[in-house]
This record gives sequence, structure tokens and C-alpha cells, in this order.
Amino acid sequence: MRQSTLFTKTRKEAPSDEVSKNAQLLIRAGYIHKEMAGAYVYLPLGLRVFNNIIEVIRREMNALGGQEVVMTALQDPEVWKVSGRWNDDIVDIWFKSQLKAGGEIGFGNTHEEPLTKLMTQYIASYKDLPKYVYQFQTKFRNEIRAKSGIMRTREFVMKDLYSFSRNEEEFREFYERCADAYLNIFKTVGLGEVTYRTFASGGSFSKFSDEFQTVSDAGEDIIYIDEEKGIALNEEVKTPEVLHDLKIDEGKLVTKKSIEVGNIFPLGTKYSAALGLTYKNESGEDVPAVMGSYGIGPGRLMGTIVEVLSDEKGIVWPESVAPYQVHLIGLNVDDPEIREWTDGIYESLTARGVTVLYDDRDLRAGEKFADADLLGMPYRVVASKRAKEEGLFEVVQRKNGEVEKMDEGKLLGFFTPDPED
RNA sequence: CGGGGCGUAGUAUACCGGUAGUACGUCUGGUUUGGGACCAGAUAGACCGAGUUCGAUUCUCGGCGCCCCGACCA
Repeated sequence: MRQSTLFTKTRKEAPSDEVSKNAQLLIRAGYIHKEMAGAYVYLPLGLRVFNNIIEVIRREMNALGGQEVVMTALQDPEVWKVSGRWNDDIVDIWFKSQLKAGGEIGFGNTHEEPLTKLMTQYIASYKDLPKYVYQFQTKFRNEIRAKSGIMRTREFVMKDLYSFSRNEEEFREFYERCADAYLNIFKTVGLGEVTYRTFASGGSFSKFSDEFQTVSDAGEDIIYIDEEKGIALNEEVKTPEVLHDLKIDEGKLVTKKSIEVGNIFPLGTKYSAALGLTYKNESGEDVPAVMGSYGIGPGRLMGTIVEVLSDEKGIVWPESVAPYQVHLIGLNVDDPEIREWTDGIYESLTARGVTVLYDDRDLRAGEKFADADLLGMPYRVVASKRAKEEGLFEVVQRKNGEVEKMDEGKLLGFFTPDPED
């Protein structure tokens, strides 16, 4: 991508109506635009990050045997009335509207009911189970107070997977595999060191659910971490009984603020029983499927990455989600000879499959470097008159500032993905 | 939803009961060119409505919007 053609621009100053680091940096860098409180536009660079995060999640979900669908954002009240969750006293964040033709409609804030109903069409026998179905879908939640930039919005995409199993044991087996997949996801996007599987309230379905909490001062939650065991518990479940049950020594717990980046929880047979998702077992009896629900918000994850990994100069994207691997900085591009040469470098890299943001704008070096720091691509490569004369490119890692000089051959090899991968 | 704060060019801000200034941006021209350069010129603004007043961007009321703390987050 030639930066000269990008319609977004960076800003020196943070917007006055945002305090959170994620929103300030993402807006300054032109990744997102605030449409209104709790609703953000993903601009070209931001969308690339967003899609990369989705791809990381999708790979893990597919590896678990998940099958992807897209449900509807518009929802029929009927299934919700069956479960009792159409009631505003039960679920207070509904966006609801009227159909012109008459009747009510809801904007989906989650999808347990419609998906469970859907699956009754396809699950009849124990031979049809287990099944794992997921989607990336826009959710609408009429939050009383949106806050923290893209961390808590009224409209957001969520990856929600629902598991349908024959029994508790089969459910647990998947649940644990999914927990591992979640840890892989957070590790892949660079948050592995600071993200903990966390015991949390299980609601009405089970004693616990599991949250994935990333340590950050920007977080809304308080967790207690047992570093040795590598687990944590949410303050909402920190009671003497729970500590005893989990064999956790209270003295070893460290208190941290954290961001909930994922949540998985057992649903039991609540929805399957209510909506008639039963199957015939080997004895010919009708049995409700045992369900689980597994959520991750890609947008919140993007915000968390910014909160945790950015520095005073700007954003630092891990390679797994960066919009481009390389930020090629073209200096002295007002000289046609240098420009042509630098264009050639850009084309060589992209032809080899390297994703490159090429700063071909005729600006001073300082401005370009400042933009590169703010935008946060993993590698910055400088092409300039000096580089051309020396035959050496300066390659700088954004995350640690390490500099390496390499010639063109090495440069191309350095960034070209290994065909074996 | 309780409490607090705020609303001025594209962005960030200032002043003022007598119609608004600065910086950045943008545009023109020139000098520059490896860490947000300099000179000259230009561009562009008071959230909406009502009231008080000779006069309101300023004061009052209402609305709308935004932020923060708390509550909430199935």
C-alpha cells in the first residue's frame, strides 16, 4: 500500500473526548473513527488489524472442529420469549424496534436462543453430536455507559461459539480444549505473558465460568493471580470456600487490574431444554444436548493489544495482527532516481508476498519516522539516497528499536515467508 | 441510572456582556530535506432552542451531545 494513496492521516494531538490510551492512539494513527459514544468505524488500516485478529481466532476455532456460520443480527422475539430473555427486566441491554408491517424485532445482543433453535433442525440423534458452531457477528448492547474507547461499545463484533454435546463429560472435554485454544489465541496476538485463565462466576448454570483476563491498568476487573499455578480468580468469586476448593494459598495471590478478553461458560441444558434441542440416545430416549458458550470480541482484543503493547511513541503491533509487516520509509523521494529505485524495492517485497506499507510521500524524514512509530508496523525499513549508495538498508524492529543493516538480497530473504510454512 | 465535568475553525486550545486569538492542519509561493524545519500569504469557528439585555459565544433555562467516577455488565 502506497501511503500517499491512503485516505487516512495521522494526528499529532489526541482527541479531547477520549482518555483511554487505545482510543487515543488508534484515532491519532487513523485506525478508527469515533462515530458516536460506543460506536467506532474501522478505517482501512484498522480493518486490516481487525481482520487479522479474526483470522487468528478463526484458525483456532476451525482446529477445534468449529463450523462457521453467520446468524442474523435481527432477531425474532419468539425464541427469546421461550427462554424468558425477551423481558427487559431480565436482559436490560436490548435494542428493540417495531416492524413497519407490525410486530417487534430485536437487535441481537447474543445468539444462544436463535442458534439453539436453528440446531433443532439438524440434530436428532446421538450420532449428530457433538457439534460446534461459531460466527463473527455484530452484537448490539444498549449499555448505559459506553466507555474506554473500543473496549466497551454498544455495537461490536463478537466471535461466539456454541458447543452441543451428548453429555457433561463430552462437554467438559471440549470445554478444556477450547480453553487451550483461547490461550493459544492470546499468545499468538502477543498477550500470552499477561493473560490468565480466570475463575469467575458461573451464573445459574454452573459453579464457575472461565474468563481470560489480560493484566492491564486499563482493565475494569480485579483479579487475584496465582503465578505458580498460572491461574487467577476474579474478585467476584474470591471466597474462603472457593480458595479452599481450588487449593489456592491466599498468601500467594497477587492483585491486578485486568481486561476480560474472553469468556467461556457452561450452559448446561438450559437453552436446549427450553427450545427443544433434544436428541435420541442409544436407548431411544429424548435427551437435551449439553451446551457451552465461548466468546471473544476482536475489537476489544485489538484495544487490549494497544493498551498493553504500545509505548510512548505509539502503537506496537505484533506480527500476527499488524496491518503490514514492513513500513518502507522512502526518503529523498523528490529525487526521481531515488524514487524509482525505492519503488523497485517496494515492488520486489510485495511481489514476494510481504505486506508493505510504503511511505512514498514527499515529506521530511522526521515526520515519516514519527508516523512510523505511531502506526506501529513490526519492521521499519529505510530506503534513501544514502541506502542506495551504501547498498544497505536500515531495518528497525518497532518493539525494541533494534537496528540491523542488510543488503537487498538479505532484505528480501529476511521478509519472504518460508515456503515450508 | 446517581454524582461530577465539558461543548469555540478539520484538530487542540485562549479570551471576552460590545461579533473571537494562538498553534497544528489545509492551500499558494520560496528556502529546506535522516527524527514532526523555516519565511511570506491565504483558508476556516461559538452544538440547538428559548429567555434576560440596547447588544449573548459569554448570563439563565430547556434540549441534544461528549467525557470521567460509581452502579451495571445476563
